Amino acid sequence: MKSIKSKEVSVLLIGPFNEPFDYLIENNINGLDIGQIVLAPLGSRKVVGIIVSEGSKKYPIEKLKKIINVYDINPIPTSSIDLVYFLASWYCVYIGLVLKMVLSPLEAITSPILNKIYKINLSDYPNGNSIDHKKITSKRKVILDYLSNFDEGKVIEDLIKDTGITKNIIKDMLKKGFIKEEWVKLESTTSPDLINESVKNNQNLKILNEHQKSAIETINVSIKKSSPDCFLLDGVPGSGKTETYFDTVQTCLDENKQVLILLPEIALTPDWQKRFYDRFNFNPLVWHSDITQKKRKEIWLAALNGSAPVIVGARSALLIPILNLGLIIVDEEHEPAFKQEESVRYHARDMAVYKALKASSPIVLASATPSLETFHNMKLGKYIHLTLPNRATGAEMPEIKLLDLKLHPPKKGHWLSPILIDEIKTRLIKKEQSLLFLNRRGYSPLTLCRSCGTKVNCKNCDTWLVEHRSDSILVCHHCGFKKFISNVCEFCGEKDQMQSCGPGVERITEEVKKYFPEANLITLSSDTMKSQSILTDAINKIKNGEVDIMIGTQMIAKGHDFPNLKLVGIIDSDIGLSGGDLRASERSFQLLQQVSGRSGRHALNKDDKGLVILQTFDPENPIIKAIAKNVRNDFFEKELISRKNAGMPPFGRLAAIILSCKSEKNLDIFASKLSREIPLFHNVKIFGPAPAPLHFLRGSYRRRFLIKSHKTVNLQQVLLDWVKKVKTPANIKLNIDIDPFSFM
DNA sequence: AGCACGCCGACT
DNA sequence: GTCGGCGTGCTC
Repeated sequence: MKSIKSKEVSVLLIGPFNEPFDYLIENNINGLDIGQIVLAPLGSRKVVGIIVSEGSKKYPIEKLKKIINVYDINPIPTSSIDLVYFLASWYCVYIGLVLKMVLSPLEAITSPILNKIYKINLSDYPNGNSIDHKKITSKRKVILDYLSNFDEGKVIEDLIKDTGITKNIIKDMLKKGFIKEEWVKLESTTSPDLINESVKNNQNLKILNEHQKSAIETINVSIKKSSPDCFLLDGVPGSGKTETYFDTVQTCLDENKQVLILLPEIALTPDWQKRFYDRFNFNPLVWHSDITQKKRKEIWLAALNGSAPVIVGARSALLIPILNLGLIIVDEEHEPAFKQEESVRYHARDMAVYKALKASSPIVLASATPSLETFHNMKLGKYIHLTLPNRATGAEMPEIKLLDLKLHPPKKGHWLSPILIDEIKTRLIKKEQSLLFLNRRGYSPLTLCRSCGTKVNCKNCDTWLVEHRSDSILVCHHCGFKKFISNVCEFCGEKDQMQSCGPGVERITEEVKKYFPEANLITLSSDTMKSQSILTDAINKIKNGEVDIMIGTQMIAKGHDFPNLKLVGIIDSDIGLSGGDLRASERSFQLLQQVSGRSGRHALNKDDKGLVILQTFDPENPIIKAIAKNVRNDFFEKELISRKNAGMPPFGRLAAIILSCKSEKNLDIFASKLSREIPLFHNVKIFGPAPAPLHFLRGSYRRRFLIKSHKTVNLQQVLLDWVKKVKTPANIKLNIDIDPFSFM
């Protein structure tokens, strides 16, 4: 049922557009579908877009250009088009730029179809009289002589490259009639190779417990009915969430529908893929930030033509158009990595819920530590709550102890309390493993001069440089700026007064080595685990028991199952509890709970159960107490009350406007112009302009407005109206961030 | 977002 | 006449 039969069509193009453009379509005999992908001329270029409707007739018909090509590819499903429009309006970005994210893999296929070539326009050059009064300058002669060797013409890129003449002159010659341009077809579109993954039946079924079975059955009903229900699959660490949703994936495959699985980038490990393979006997199509162009194209086409049964990917996989979507799974739904914090700022989990709704497919949000928003939605009854309260192995939950550092302080210049050291010693004797967690890379987060007190800062950002002693450098974790460690203060010139303050994992490793010189240690951070293969290797060593003590950052917080791990020590539980960030305590809670869950996952009796030790200076802190008591819902309820009192999400709405500019002066002029136009509504509060927490980042200065409103306000419209009142100069970047996450 | 176009200043 | 740089404005 091709719905478009008219000669004029409305096309939404890739680019900064909120309105589609009208084009003519030649010999539209068989009709066209909404969502069909076309190539259209736009100014001097060719741009990809999709047909969204019949021509709007808002533009004079005689001015319409012709569509260059209609691709022989399935149209983009209407559910995906709906998502494009919704995402764009929710996050205040151009519709055409969201479409660009959907179609980006296509650019590789479409580029070399038609090319503009240049030919000599003088029939009898160089001897005849067609030159008449035209002046042949030396540069013009070079072009003409060159082109006279190529009757078939040349593209402008070759022309410039081979003759060294600039584009200005060539364009000038075109205008004056020395040469002419033509469109030619170079190559036909390469037809995509289809993916032929045979979907075999599963062989390695694990035995599931009652809770798992009942969750699966509930979801299966929705899959079979194509009912867009949203589930929160809420299980303690190790409760077998993955196995549970794998079963629902199987149901979907049996129904001949496709599945989209979203994971945070860090969870897309070979480990996860192996588990998938073991369960299904085929590999899912894996989509993340650094797969090759070719692979990207293959996956994209296989999703669109329905031949890919399972697509698993990071955040950006949300926008892959899928022909026959039957189920979406968002694993680790609480992860902040699902929020894109650059260019188009969107939250993949929230948009996935919309996508599922439009595709009439159920969606499963899985987490051991759900986000507060999701918890709240579940309480409101928008999401269906499925719980897995027990560890799948039947293992005991670990015991959690608070260790007050004021009562049991570490030695001076050290970070491990004697009590923690004793516990590690005990495990070493029993040949059990210990894990020390500190979410801080490098050796030391701050270097300062004892003589003058100067802190070593980044030259591009308003941050401290982090010492990485093993590489003898100081690095900025925001922009990557580095310099060699020096023992001379750059400010006062004193020698040997530079002091490293505070620990990173590197420093903790050094300390552990002092206490346990015989033990096998491993440091796991993104600096030591530079590639996937190194990490896999390390994980295998740990599983084989070749390692006694692991020291790591959040990299080890989740996913891996180490049977012999019996002790988890949190070096600094207080990190991240303050900092002014709305979600600081929530995130801290989640992270600590995830790490705690690593301990004693296979302990089958009470004597054997894992132990978690939280080192803290603030044992009375409600978050620390909540983790210690392992009462998550208490923590959530408390946090919800404090959000409600503050009018913060999910009870109010929050947005930010971020301005950035190389020139601080221009930035401030514009920021004050904007603040003079601040809209006055009684239920909208606008704060700022304030220097953004990182007010100087990657060489640009940044200012930020924070906007808080009542839940009923159309915040997007308020912001757009406000911003429209002041023209943004070209050298200033203005970014709207709806539901901001990082306050950086 | 690209990209052309126009205007300017500099060099040859 | 040649050439690059930058601000402005448009794209069916």
